[in-house]
Amino acid sequence: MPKPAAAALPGPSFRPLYDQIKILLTQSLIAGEWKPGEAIPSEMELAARYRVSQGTVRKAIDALASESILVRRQGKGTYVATHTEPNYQYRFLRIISNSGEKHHPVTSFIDVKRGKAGAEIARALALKTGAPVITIHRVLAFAGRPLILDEIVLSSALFPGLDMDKIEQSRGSIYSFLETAYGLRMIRAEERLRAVSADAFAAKQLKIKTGTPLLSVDRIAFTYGDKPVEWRRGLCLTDGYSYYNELA
Amino acid sequence: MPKPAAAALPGPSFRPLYDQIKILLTQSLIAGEWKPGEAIPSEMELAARYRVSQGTVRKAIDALASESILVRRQGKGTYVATHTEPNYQYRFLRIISNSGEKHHPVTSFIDVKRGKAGAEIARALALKTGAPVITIHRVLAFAGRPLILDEIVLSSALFPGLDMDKIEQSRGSIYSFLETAYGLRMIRAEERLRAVSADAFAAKQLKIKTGTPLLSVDRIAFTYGDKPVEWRRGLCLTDGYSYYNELA
DNA sequence: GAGTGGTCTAGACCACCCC
DNA sequence: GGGTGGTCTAGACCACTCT
Repeated sequence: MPKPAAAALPGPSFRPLYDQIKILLTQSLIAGEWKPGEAIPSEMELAARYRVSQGTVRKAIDALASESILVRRQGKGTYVATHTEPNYQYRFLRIISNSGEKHHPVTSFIDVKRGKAGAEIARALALKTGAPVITIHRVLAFAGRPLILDEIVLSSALFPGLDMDKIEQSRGSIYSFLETAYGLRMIRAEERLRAVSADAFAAKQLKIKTGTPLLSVDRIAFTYGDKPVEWRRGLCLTDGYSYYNELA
Repeated sequence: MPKPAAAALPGPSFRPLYDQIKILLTQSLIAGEWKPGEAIPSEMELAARYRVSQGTVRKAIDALASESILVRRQGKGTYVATHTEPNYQYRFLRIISNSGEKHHPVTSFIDVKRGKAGAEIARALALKTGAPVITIHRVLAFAGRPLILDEIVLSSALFPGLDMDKIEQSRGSIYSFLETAYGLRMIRAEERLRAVSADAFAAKQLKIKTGTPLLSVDRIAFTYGDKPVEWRRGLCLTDGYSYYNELA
């Protein structure tokens, strides 16, 4: 009974069917066919739509679930992941207290400015040097202590009308805010860590002495299709806290 | 024709078959039935041995492969991962140059001493405070520059006869050496990063000024069964280099 | 009970490697 | 050509959730 796989989307070079399905699902996500937090159609429905077996759809969904783009819930369905849910608010935050607890930070915004992209940021965000950008400064406090000074840079073109008023309304994380206000989901990020000395500005904001060693965390965050959307530099006081990472 | 799965290993609480197979495979690995670098039996053979279908064995192997415990090679077989192979020599090293290249470091050993475990290390390695340990100091140089000062602590009980002479013979990474000399494979590691100031010893070894900000990387490395085996503190000069991490 | 994801099987065929 | 992993299918049954 098993006939050779019906080539649903014959591509030039060989691609497994489940990989093609994965691409189709991703395109539907980009197009906004299913919004963050919503359920996507059942595996059986998708199998019928794409004319493949349930097992093949399953493998495509498995891949997207392992990237935290979709979330499976047994007995209920498969959902589009969202930064809005409490547990995923600070999904990318790796700072934990030395005792191992993962605290939720409290945000205070310092300013929101408009400016032009320098060479480094332009390269990171795939913009032209001098392209208009928005720069946000904020401080994250853990257990009442200011610990992280963030500089966040976004392309103005992608986020029209973004200003201090708008952003201050956002409860919690920036990503949750960008998702609800602009429908843009962050799916992965790259970070580069260094040790630096606190400059005058950082010292003032974190209430420490100039020259104190700080953990500098540079991040580029990506949305669907590996499109870079945010550049960020976090300066973190690692006193009682550290950046946690697992290697496998 | 599909009968209810023959319960190969009926456990008290429910466990999927492929999970039980995964455990059996892991036990064989611990027992040394298949050594690092060797091929394990084919999926068909394993399916016959455990009286399950090929697909179930496949899923168990998939899990182990995703943890980098096994390595699949199409057309050849499935192999036990090893730190000995060139590409995996520095599998856990996340320091890369700012241009993005991953250089291979050159190791020089400073000393190998015997001592007793302090409270912190005893906790990390699940030993009693005061248990005998071996402490290794070394420097890693990138492109001729000393960049990382490592302090490596191992339980003496696990590594009899380990001394400076032995360890200096080891080409490349410590893990590669421990694997060949003691048959002990590191499976995964946890790291905690902080920013600190260079003390006199670090300054001397890295040829920098005292007080220079350094990236402090504390690591606990585990072997099979999540058994902690190594505690390590790396002090890294992040000048032209950074610690790279991907978040998903 | 109906619907969803999760497990397991059996079998066919494909892509890759090596003799 | 024969062996290995990799893909795909079709179908049965289990576990979970909601109603």
